[in-house]
Amino acid sequence: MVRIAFDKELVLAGHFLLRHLSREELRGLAQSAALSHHAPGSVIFQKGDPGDGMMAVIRGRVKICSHSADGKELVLNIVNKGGLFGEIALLDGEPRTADAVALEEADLLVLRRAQFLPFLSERPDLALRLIAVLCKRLRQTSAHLEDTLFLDAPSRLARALLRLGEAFGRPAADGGFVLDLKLSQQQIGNLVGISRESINKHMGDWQRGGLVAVNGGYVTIRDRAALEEIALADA
Amino acid sequence: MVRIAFDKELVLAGHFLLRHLSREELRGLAQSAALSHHAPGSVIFQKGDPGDGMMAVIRGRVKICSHSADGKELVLNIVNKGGLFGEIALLDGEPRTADAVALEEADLLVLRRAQFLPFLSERPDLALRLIAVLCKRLRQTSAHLEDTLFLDAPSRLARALLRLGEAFGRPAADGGFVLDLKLSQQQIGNLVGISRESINKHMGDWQRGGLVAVNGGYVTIRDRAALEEIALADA
DNA sequence: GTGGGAGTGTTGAGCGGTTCACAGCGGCGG
DNA sequence: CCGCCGCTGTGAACCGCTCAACACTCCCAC
Repeated sequence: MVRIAFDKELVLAGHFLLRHLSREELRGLAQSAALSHHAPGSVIFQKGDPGDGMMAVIRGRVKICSHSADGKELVLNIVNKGGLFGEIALLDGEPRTADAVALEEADLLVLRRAQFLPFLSERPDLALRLIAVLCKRLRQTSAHLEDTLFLDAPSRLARALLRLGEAFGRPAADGGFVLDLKLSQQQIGNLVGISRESINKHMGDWQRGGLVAVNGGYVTIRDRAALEEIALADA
Repeated sequence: MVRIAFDKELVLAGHFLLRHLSREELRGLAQSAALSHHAPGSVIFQKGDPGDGMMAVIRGRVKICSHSADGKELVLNIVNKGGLFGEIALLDGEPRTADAVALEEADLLVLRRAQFLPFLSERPDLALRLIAVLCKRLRQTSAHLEDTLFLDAPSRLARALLRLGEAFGRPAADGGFVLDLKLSQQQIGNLVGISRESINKHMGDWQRGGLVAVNGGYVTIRDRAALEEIALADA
């Protein structure tokens, strides 16, 4: 037990949001924070659940998504190790607005509202950091909305790939950028708001044209410039 | 001059975000805050401008919008008297992500980043209030995105009308709700991401069906329940 | 090995919504 | 009072994307 508490403190101290807290504060937070483990595909929370805390990803990936009445899925975000999700419900205490699903074997650190809020009042710098996180999210979501309304399918897809490249890209042996994340065409479609068939069509074109390569669910960006070209041009 | 300074302090004190500050704090803030006036249709700021402050609307309405490469417009929000906009750029100092345009004769109070940020570090309650504002915006924008991807045109239009009803609705003499805001079909289209012609078609249907009425650019909601029905059903 | 499930590749039909084109109409400025 | 401009109303043509359908491959479980 002691060992686990120590681990938690270490994890907290390593997190960008909290690294400026004092040792005592970290300890206090660590004691109230819970570790939780999730199998791939398991649901962490669902839209409408009471939102009483936020999660920091220690290991694995989590997708934040939402479902329409007729079963379509929209992936709002994919959170990497070191990332944060569920902050909104932590901060305003309202129900969750989206689902969270573990994509891989995932470990999370759960910070509960009741324990966390007091820190916020005492540590303005922490609040400022959180504000920065929220602003970034807001910018992302606005951009996503603009893309959806202004751009056609290929442009949106190209943008999504480039964005994924930013977040999950790793230089590959042959000079391209491999997305270190297994994605089915369906998942990509859900990220961009486009049917699986259309994804297939465009990705197929681009593979033949040498812009991208796909290998067992892993996408490689081969010609970034060409994708950027497609991404910005609509007319 | 003294009178203007006094006015500003009063305005600040009346604002929900700031009403819990002390008299001295308000005075300090008031001295650094600038009043600005804008004619209908005039641009307050544009996407890409350096974002060095946020605005509180004292009089009039302001629309927050964004433009695509080929000239289409997306209206993200319409800010009423008492409302706030431009907070994001104030908080993170990044360029503005959208345009702001005065819809009517408008007076604004401009709070500059350099003057405002220090308050945030000293007044955690203020930071918490701002966090709440950001969370609300984030929820709105996410919902907007979901609507856009999940719903067809009539549902989105119905939702937009109902939302406008919340914000600008006033009970009318004949039992309906008048939207206290002059809106062309084009503007409505820009709010929902739908062409003017489609708006015309659906609004026409609904007028004939008695769900809504339009009078000189002012929309009245006559059958709210029917609109809600349309709003939620997609399939 | 074999069956089944999940993912991929491909197609053609159909539809929702845009685009274009144009006709009326009201209001405001000259 | 006339002319113009912005808004509304409407229909036809078009188009990008979805939807439904199916064949094929891979891989894992049994």
